[in-house]
Amino acid sequence: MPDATDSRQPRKLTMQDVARAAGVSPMTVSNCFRYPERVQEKTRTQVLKVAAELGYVPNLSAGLLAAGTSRVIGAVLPSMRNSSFYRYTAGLREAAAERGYAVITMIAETPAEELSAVQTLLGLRVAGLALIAGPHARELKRMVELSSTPVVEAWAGEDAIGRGVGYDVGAASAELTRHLIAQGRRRIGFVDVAGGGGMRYSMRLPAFRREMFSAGLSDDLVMTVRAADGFGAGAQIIDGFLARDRRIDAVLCPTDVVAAGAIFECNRRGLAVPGEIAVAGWGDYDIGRQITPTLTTVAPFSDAIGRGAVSMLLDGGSGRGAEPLRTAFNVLPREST
Amino acid sequence: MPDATDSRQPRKLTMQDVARAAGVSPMTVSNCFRYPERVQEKTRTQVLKVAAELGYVPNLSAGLLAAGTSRVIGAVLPSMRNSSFYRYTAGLREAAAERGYAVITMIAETPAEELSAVQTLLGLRVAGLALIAGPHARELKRMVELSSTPVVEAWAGEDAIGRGVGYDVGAASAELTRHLIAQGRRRIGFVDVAGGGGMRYSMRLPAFRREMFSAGLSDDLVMTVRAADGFGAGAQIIDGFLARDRRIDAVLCPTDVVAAGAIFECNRRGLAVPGEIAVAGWGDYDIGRQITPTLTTVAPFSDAIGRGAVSMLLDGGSGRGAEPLRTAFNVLPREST
DNA sequence: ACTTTTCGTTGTAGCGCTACAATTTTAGGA
DNA sequence: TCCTAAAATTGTAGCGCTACAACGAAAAGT
Repeated sequence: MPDATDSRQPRKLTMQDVARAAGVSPMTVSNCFRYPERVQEKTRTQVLKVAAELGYVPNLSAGLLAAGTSRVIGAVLPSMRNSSFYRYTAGLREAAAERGYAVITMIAETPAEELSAVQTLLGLRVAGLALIAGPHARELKRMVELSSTPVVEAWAGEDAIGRGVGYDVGAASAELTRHLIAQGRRRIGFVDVAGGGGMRYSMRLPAFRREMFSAGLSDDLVMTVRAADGFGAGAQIIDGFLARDRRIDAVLCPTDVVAAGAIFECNRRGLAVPGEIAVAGWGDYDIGRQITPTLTTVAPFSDAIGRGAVSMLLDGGSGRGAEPLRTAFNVLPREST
Repeated sequence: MPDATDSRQPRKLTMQDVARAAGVSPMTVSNCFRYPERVQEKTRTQVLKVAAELGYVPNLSAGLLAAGTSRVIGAVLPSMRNSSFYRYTAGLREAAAERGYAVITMIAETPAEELSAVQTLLGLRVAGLALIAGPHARELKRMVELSSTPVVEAWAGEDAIGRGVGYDVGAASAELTRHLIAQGRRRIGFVDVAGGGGMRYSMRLPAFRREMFSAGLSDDLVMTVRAADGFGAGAQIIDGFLARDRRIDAVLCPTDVVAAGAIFECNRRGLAVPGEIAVAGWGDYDIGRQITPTLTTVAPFSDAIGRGAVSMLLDGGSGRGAEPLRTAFNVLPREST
């Protein structure tokens, strides 16, 4: 049986194989990938060519084990449904790519899932971990602290796990409230959001109350929805507020999607927006630009949050408990107010 | 200087440390994490407790290197903006979790980014790789073939990289077309989509043409938009079709978002939907359920695609070039047609 | 020509873990 | 009580790579 062992199952390709094929030592191959400038142009070109022909892809795990560092950043997201997070990850990816890092993300919809995602990422020994503010599992904080991996928490305030990065939600809420007051609105309803994501926005309501108080207006018109309701919350909101005060003249919604739902409901009822009632959203989602009337909203520049996260992770130094990085926001007045 | 070395920088914790602290051998610790059933209940509880106290997280890279396999699946997504992909990843995660696997995802918006994401994932030696159909870099196919990592391509047809999994887009398109014809529509416009994602839906138009031909109707009313246009394409579509045929009585849109844009435009113009013109979307997005009138659409059950992808990856065997796995779809007639 | 500097390349050792076989302990019969 | 089978635990070797120090070979001084 001459050919018995010849059934060429493409045995796993190692750096050794590439080295042999290129007639250099394994270390030279390693250097070609990791520190190209250490290798003479000619040698490098040759080695890389051979590697490509063979279809060699360096084993990052082995490299990590040997070197103790990887060039991968891990990000955990609570969901992907929302365009703020989309831009956030885009910011992460751009900033990471500029420094030669890759970003891997894991979705986690519950604190328990988040914990297990963090375990996986820590197990992979990522160079940095980017979390999103929200309710966390109790063990999470201790776990990341013990890991000595740099961690940032996006959309976080003072009490962040790791370092915080985000815009000043309270200031944005205050500015948006002042905008409505300046437009002559007097009976302003505020929609709060309960549950997970709510944590990221807990400063909205107090800031609203403060501004209303300063202007001598009532801050009673507050109701709570679950963010998950999306468009569907619109009817509920308009119903609820009208039942409490027929003459309500403005509504502050927790997201543009909820605000769009509210506007759809106003249309159905023949309530003129912004003639009879103004509606403001939050987050600068696509939909806010497309509906009629266009939606007044707060632009969070989420990509800047992502970029900031990467820079804190990678050059953040040992800033234990350093104060959060504040990114910019912008109140965008449009047709709906 | 007694305390010089006492500045306790929490030196990296290894399995060794846990073993020592728990009074067992490293192998027992390893087994506790990997094959819990091999370890006596009592021992395992004790070891796990010690590990948790110490904040030990096993180094997956080292484990992978030693064992040659990891329990991580890599997924590459072209974007996160769209709720089909959201449900797809949810399906991936559920099915993977049931089998004790984790899913890490990377976003790639261009073929070049996709290639580099695949390199990273292959470098991590993931247990399987889930790709999305679309334009790929030329080197991609060879790279994944050489890697001998199981690969699936979701939304793919016959010519998939690795194995394909997805629903029969042509059949769905035909069924939706027949639905409109059965409703008495005769002058039906078809909106095609150009660019990246278009690839995933290239079977829509031929199927539409076939059905129109069978019914003895004209299939001339075809226009193309870029998917990226989102809501904005609505006006363009309605404008364009009316300019070509004032009596057009139905429009088939490439996504629910585009269809919603078209409905908004019809509302602005006072064109009754479905009275004067029927509008159908594609993809069963949230918005289609929320607008008035609710939108007729095709539900792709994207989570089933994700689940199917995992099962092909993990029990797919050596099915080189096996035929694609076909998942279900459903035409959902609602108010807009 | 001979030393010094600089650059490019190469062995060696070991990162933290797990497969596997060997070993010890425990349970089950006779 | 002793013997065998089964279960639980443990050494050893090595996965593929990179840090580091050592080395050889050109380049630059003297």
